[in-house]
Amino acid sequence: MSLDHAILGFLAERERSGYDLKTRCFEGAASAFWSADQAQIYRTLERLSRGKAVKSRTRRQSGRPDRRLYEITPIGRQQLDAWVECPHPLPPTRDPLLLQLGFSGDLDDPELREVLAAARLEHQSKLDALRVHATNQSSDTSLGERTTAVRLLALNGAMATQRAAIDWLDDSIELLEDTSSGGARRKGRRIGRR
Amino acid sequence: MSLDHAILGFLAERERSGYDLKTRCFEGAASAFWSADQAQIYRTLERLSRGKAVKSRTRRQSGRPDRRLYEITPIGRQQLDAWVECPHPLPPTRDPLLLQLGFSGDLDDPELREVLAAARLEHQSKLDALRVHATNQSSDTSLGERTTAVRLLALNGAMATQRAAIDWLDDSIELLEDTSSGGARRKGRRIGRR
DNA sequence: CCCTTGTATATGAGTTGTCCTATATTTGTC
DNA sequence: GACAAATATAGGACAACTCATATACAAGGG
Repeated sequence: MSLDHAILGFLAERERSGYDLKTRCFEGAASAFWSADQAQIYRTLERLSRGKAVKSRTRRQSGRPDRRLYEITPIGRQQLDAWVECPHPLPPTRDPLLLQLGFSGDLDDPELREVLAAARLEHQSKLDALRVHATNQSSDTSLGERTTAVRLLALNGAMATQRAAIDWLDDSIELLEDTSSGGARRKGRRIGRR
Repeated sequence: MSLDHAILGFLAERERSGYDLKTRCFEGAASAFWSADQAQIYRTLERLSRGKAVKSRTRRQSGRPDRRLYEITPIGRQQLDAWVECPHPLPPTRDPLLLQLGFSGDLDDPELREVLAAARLEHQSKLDALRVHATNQSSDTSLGERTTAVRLLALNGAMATQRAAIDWLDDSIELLEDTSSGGARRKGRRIGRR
């Protein structure tokens, strides 16, 4: 599964503890691509360890709990490379908003608008977060030039998806306003600047 | 979870068997919003049945296996309505392609292009399927006008996402061609028609 | 006549992901 | 001084989802 490879990918950069992975990786830019529960991270590390894809050593710390630092092994590196270089099928779509909207035939326009507007807000804040991540990624010189480039490509992809969702929601909301309130019709498309 | 509500939604239209749900619903237009395994459908029907949200009766058939026809109960109807009318948080992002791309710093341009091109193809065929579903939906008069309208809105949303992915992939692939092959530089953006 | 496909339901076993809780210590806030 | 938050790892219980298999019969093709 993908979480294995996500973790291998992060460990390929440098050695990390489970806590590092949770706070610095899966709550940072990577959260735009993949999210992972803390419990799942530790369990996956354990599993990868059993499969000899990573190995760990314990670093004693005074005052704080000991850290288990994990690093990738040649076996893990090989698994990561194999996964990275070959295309994978798209996962099946599971979009609760589209599902909900498809069953909203009994809602009136204001109710529908509320649902869409809420989704719009969420997509907007995701987009905002992505912009921050992209800025951080650009100024991060700790990873190679090439790695930075592909990270930015991926962030662009994530942003494109969010923008598409926002535009679609705007169009849909506008459509509802035109047909329902019957009132002041508002012409002209929104001008960008999301 | 959403599958419960998806099934309730379909049963709200008319009574159906598990097989109907699988073949006519989750392999049709709904596959664009939510996919479900056959085993999961039957088990969910059983669970909904225990929760009194649906009830079933067995219709004997000659030659073929008996069908268990499920219909939604007032309790189920209430659960569906409650779910449909209130906004829900976006699920966490889990995009294997973005993840893979983010870790592709060690791939050369042709390898990267191959991965992106494969994804493009998949998004394209998803978009094609969506167009077919939209056409079918438009000409389907069995559901109310309002229901048809929201279904089309949802299909538009799904198509917008696919188009955004395709455009982003095209841009990314083009970028790779410009920087790597060094050869004939190709100017001007692709002109629509996806 | 066999084999596949379609119709129809269901279970067993496994993976993946979520939520809650436990443990232990330091630092910072009210 | 009490209480929360950060640092750090881990297990139990459960929910959601996948894959394979079992059962049963009819129709149609080779």
